[in-house]
Amino acid sequence: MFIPDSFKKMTNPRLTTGALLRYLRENTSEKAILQVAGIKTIDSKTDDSSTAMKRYRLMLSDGKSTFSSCMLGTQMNKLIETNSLKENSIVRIDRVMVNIIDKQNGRVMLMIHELEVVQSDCELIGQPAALPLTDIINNGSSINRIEATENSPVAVPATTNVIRQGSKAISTLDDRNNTKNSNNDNNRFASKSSNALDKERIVEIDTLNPYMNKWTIKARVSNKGQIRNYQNARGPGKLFSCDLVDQSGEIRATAFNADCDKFYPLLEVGGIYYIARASLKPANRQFNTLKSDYEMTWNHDTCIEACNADDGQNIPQVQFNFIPICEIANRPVNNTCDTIGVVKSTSDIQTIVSKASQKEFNKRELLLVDEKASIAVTLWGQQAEEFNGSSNPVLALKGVKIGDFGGRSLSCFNSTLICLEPSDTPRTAELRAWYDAEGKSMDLPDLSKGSDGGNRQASFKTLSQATNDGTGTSDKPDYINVKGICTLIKKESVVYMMCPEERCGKKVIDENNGTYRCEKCNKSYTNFKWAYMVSAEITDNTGSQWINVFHHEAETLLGITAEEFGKHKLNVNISY
DNA sequence: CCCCCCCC
Repeated sequence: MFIPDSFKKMTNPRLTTGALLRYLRENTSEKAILQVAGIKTIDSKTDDSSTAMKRYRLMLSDGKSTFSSCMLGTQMNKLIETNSLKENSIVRIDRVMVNIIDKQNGRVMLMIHELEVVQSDCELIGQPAALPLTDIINNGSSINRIEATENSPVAVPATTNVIRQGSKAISTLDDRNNTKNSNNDNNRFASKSSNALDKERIVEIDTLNPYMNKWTIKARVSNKGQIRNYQNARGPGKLFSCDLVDQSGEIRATAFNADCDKFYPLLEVGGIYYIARASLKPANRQFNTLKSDYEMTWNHDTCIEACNADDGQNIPQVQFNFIPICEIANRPVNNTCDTIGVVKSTSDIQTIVSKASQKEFNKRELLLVDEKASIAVTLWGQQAEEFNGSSNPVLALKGVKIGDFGGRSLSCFNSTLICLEPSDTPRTAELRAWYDAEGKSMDLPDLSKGSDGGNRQASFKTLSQATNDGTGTSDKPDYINVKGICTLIKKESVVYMMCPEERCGKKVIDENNGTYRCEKCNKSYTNFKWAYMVSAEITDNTGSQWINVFHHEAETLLGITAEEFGKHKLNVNISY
């Protein structure tokens, strides 16, 4: 935004007087203009320095009062680090939540989830004074009012009335009246007596750890797995897992056996729930790439209560941790990841018979591309049957398994979240624009055809080292870097006629009647593509080695495209 | 406490 200097000097944006107290009373919808009266750095409490994240605490001023316990969401750290947000900056608070730590002692925090810097440089406006503690604790505080009513000796059988009387301010309490769950009031009594589900003490998912003894989260179910049976040394069992998300982060939760049966029917994908009293343990990174360092197990103690959807508008639908497709080359096989790309092509449904179970499974294969690389993705069963990629949609995958077929490939679990045109990431628009402009006609390195996209981590070797250490002699491919010169190129077979079908790659047979037969597709085509397969010799100071060079690399080596080379070859053949 | 998604 352009603001003339003269304007900056003459007028200060008017601050929203009284907004801080309104926020603290949970009237958080207003987008107040406030001034940053102070910034403090808070060291992260986590033990693991690799995941430590700097946090900033702001003292905000509304011109009349200041409040100093305002936590800045970490995604806005860069505003401070780039010096855009600094002392005395004027900001607009776009999304804020109240976090009550200890209401009796006025320990309340404002969590700033979204803000915009309206004016970076400014001088302190007015002479604001710290908001008195009594104002925070008393004086119309809806929190206290409800507490007082509930403790009142007057018997009030219908709790819903009590809550309505209280205030609309605590939307979480108000919502309980509106939830569809008929057991809700009963649950609430039970919760109150056992002190299990304390909605006045909501913590954010990213603060959860196994050493906290009492917490409640308010989270959306972003993904829910099927009930699965298993058998191990301890006998049979069953379980289901689901992924929980809030503004701060995401965590996986699992319930076993009786708890599985109890909670499975209560939870819906997209629903928002209060959850308290579950156990936490370190996340198993082979199967869980959610942001939390921990995962949750629901047990007989766990309390779960539905929350009205209207009260969860600021809870995201899902959080993705995308890695670029080329980065999948560096990830261990059998791990899971999140990635996003454009569906460049889609196969028909195919049926395979599982070796283990002798059962038939339907599958569909996609080619997923981003700006640097492509990879094959397999969908199974219902996910395969329902998928339609004909419009080349942007596809996000969360929790997809990394396989090593053809180098690297992806295979969806039942629990993989398959999201078409995800609206909550800027990548969707970026990929769309890139694909429509140039991506659709680009021939990118395919990780499922042994290509590494220039990104695979491989060591440098001399040719004699590679020969002597058995490189390339096992069942699985090895990847090395070699520095040498190209000493010979075999001129006989440089290009071949390739099947025009995307992802096929098979050599076609010229039927000499204008059609070209692909044995793999079992189909004849009226066209084909020229493709490189160059046999060359490379030499370094320790020896020589024949190599095959394909696609991009061959194009780089020879300086023209396979298509151009093929046309020349055709002309030469015809003229002789 | 599971950790499985199948085939080339």
